[in-house]
Amino acid sequence: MLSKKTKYGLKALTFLANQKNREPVQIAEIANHENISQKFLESILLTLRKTGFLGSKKGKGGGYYLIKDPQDIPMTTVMRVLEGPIALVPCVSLNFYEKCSDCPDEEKCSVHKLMIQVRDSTLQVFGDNTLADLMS
Amino acid sequence: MLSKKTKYGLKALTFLANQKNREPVQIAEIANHENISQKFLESILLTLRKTGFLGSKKGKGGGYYLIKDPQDIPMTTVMRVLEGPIALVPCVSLNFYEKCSDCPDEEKCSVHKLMIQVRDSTLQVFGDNTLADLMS
DNA sequence: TGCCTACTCTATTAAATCGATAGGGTATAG
DNA sequence: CTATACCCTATCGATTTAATAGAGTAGGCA
Repeated sequence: MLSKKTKYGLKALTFLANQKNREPVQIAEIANHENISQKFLESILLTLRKTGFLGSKKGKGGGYYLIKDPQDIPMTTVMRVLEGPIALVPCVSLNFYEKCSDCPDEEKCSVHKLMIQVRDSTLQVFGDNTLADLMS
Repeated sequence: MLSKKTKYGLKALTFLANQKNREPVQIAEIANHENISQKFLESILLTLRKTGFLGSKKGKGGGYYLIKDPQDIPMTTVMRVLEGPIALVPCVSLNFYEKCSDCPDEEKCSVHKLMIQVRDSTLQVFGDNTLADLMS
């Protein structure tokens, strides 16, 4: 299941990408438009700014704005930042690899084999889509 | 993330499918072989029996055994039974559909569009694989 | 019949995660 | 200098997850 964090983050990014210009948009405006808890969104936008997707401006007339071109923001990156690993099990994760505590030999694990296929097909989708593809 | 329940369930199914005959195998044996908490596995096997994948026999010499042919058990079915919806958001789920509380119009939702693609590609993988493909 | 074995079922619990909220801090425009 | 709006940490309640406990029931066998 996709976390609300990721869902809200994607919506916010899309909303910002859909702005005519790259002027700062206030958190409150995004939150209202997308029906998101403002405080929760605050923390998500903060993450997205620290990752380098968004810029921010403080004070009156401040807000968040997109830094990069939407087509230069692949979904793989966004998903990894917001949701974490794309793989369904840590032992097949490319960026967040972890050994399973059960499983003496992961090459022989039946789940492992299946999950690699799922990972690759999901990766394909996220690799094919950028923020530009989510825009209206 | 895949739940332990699903992971264990898949391992147990594979283990049973790999048996030479369809004689009952005790929970304890499966649990030991796959490094699974026996009590936890108990409840998983119960679910799999009620769903119709497994049969069981009580008393001495009892245990669980596969009822169907491995190639007649598609991963889509197993995943839905153990893990629940395959879709990452309820609003794109085919078998567990639910409307999002945010989202006035899901056709216009950017997340929706993306998640349909993920669902379809995952569905493809699970549709292509049966329990027979997980066997050694 | 009596006993052992092994599945059946419900309830409980500890830990982790999630979504949301609170509240004070800080930079900037005007 | 003051109002605005982002910055940041802490906390909280609810839910879910994984595991455990323990009593119940059916079956095989002497």
